[in-house]
Amino acid sequence: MGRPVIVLSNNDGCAIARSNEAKELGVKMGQPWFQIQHLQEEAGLVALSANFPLYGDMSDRMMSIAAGLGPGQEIYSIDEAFSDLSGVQGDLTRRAQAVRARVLQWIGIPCCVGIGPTKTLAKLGNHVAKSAERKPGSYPAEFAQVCNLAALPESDLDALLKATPVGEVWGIGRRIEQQLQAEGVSSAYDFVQLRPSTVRKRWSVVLEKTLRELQGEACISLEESAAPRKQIACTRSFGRPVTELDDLIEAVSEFAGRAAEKLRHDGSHAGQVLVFIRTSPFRQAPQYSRTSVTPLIRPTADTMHITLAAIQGLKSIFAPGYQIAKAGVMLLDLQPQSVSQGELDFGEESAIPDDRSQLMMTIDKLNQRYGKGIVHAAASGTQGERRVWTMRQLLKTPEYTTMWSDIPIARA
DNA sequence: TCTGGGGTCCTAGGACCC
DNA sequence: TCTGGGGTCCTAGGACCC
Repeated sequence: MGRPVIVLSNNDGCAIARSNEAKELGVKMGQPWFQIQHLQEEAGLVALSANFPLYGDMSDRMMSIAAGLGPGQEIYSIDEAFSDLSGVQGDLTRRAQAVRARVLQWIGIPCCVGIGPTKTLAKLGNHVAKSAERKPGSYPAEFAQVCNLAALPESDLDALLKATPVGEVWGIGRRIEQQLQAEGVSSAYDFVQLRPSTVRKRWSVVLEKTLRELQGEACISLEESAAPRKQIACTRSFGRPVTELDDLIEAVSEFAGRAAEKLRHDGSHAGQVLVFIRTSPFRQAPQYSRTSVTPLIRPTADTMHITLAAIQGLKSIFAPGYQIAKAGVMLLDLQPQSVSQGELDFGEESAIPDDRSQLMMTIDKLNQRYGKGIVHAAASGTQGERRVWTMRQLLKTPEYTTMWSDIPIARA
């Protein structure tokens, strides 16, 4: 409180969250750490490495309190949820203020509530509530913390729309904001005056929905149960450039294992494995960016099958002589385990044996209990076919022990 | 001289969101 | 020297198939 604080991305690469005081120092969203490091000494800037498990835990607690707003809840992101207030009796503004106070008291997190007849208007209300609280003068102070657009006379709503730059509207990003500006549309109010058919013709059906929502016509429904994910990714930037295939194989194997773990957590099977490698777009060196998709013989959640497919894909796109800055594995063509194991019979020999599934479960439990990556698949380019399980002694030490052995994998 | 229509798959990239 | 990660949806061209 009262101090400039930022949270840094992976590798402590750049600022991904800033306190108001840090914003006042001029720290930009996504700004590289090396450009602002000097502010540590000069202005007392506090920089912290991100701790996503902690944020997930805080989020869970906040969401359960926020669920008291109304009967239906859609958890939209780690720090946002939509609530369905239809049928809720009494003064909605006061109800929201009470929930907000409870979150602050129980969790210590300040939050804001926006209320409106559509999701896009509720998001706008939230933007008004947050800005009125944190940037005095941006909107009338009476809207701070909780802003109920549904309870507003039309003239007041128009005034708020006029005070809102069109780029602040949910669904309008940088590019479309520029295009709208070029057509003389600069505020949310200007945008609301457009005709849906015009927006559809000039831009897209997606932006047309945003417009209709802003005009009060609900086009985006509340999704109470999360739809199953369509892809799972594990990607990382490297601390220093990587040039050797063996090093990439090791990294990609790790990503594949991590992605497979998420896949098993979701109870899904993957049909395809995507691998990519690329150089840094910020450097003045030869650029290289390749992607490959490897189909799996049979949809699976087995780390070994997924890792082997990832390595095969990697080998097909690798080219020597480039400073690779980032790589990643994505699992595609996801389907519920029940579907790929269900009525479709692929034959006994191609199914994952039970001991393999148990091995995967055991590995997941070990990693959950002792820390991510404690147990993972080893894959060595030079060792070729010999792939066994290894144990990393401690996640935070760069060295880890590899136990090469010829013990059958299930027994190991 | 005149040179179709309808698919899929793969790769790449652009736009948006958090 | 050092520049994040994880998602969704949409579009488009080339290769290939019938």
